[in-house]
Amino acid sequence: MKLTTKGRYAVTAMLDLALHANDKPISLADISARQDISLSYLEQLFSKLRRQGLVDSVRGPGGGYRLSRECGDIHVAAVIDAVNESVDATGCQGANGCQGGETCLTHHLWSDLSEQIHGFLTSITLADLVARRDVQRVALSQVQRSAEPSPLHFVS
Amino acid sequence: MKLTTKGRYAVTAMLDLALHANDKPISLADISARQDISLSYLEQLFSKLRRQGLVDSVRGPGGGYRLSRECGDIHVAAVIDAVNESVDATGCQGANGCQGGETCLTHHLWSDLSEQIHGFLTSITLADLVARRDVQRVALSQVQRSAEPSPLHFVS
DNA sequence: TAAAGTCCGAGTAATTTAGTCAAGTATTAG
DNA sequence: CTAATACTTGACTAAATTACTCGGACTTTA
Repeated sequence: MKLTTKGRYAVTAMLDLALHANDKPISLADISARQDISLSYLEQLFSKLRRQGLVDSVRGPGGGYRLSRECGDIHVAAVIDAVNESVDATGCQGANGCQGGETCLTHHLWSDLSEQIHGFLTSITLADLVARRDVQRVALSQVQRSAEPSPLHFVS
Repeated sequence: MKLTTKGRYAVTAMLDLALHANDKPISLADISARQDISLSYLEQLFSKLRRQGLVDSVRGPGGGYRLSRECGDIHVAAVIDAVNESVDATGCQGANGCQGGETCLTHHLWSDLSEQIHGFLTSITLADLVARRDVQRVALSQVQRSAEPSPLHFVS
């Protein structure tokens, strides 16, 4: 489990996707403009998100991406893991003198700690984030142009 | 809140300190040998840990470091924050068009998320980690030379 | 006074992050 | 059919961070 700005970009982009979910897919150019993330960087991220089955892509004009499932079924941990790819535990891979040695102290401790954080982030879904009031307030300014009524209902 | 191998090194070193806590301070050379972390890198990390008041140093021969407080009073979050230093929130600092704009979506979301993770790691102390059975088993081989009885009691 | 240790700063290789560029391929509007 | 749109892929690059080295201080104990 790694927690860097890369994962933050991915979560932000996925949240943008969840907020603007209509019938139409969302183009990366739209997300790039709204969230101020470089288009090419988004391409890299979504390439991984698609390979992990978190989003579906629609090619051609009017195409773009949409969430593969309901946002309540997409966990934050899955998004972060998707873009961080290297899921190879914590460095020591059994081989070099790790058995009962000093390195395992690190290994067990950290893998357990990051497992707990992972579990924590697994308990949060995109739907939970959408439901947050702060997000909704900001999102209001972003959907003001939207023709169809937003799926959000703003809790006071 | 950032979660990288740097913080892992720091937590590991602090845990080593907690496990080998006698009356004598522990030298970085010992930690370097036991945990296989470069001595000079440890010096950098402990320089920050000392400036944050997490450890006390004793100079001269026979010197070294010891925890500044009981390990039950040292939170994992504090250790990680100490070595990561830049606690400047999440990039956007109010100034450039952040007011109600698009960037704030990222800002609020992520700062809240990392605040929750921070809270989670604050709830874990070095004492909690020491108490873990996995750690104790591995630690056994490391304290076998210790003259005095280890403060650990091994739960079956 | 000599050895063992902490301190401190500069410098550096490797890795990761973030981004660019350039070419593809697929699809739909017209 | 054609052209515009947009995804897809890969290689490449600049900047930042990580991990580490080196050389030299300073401090204290034996």
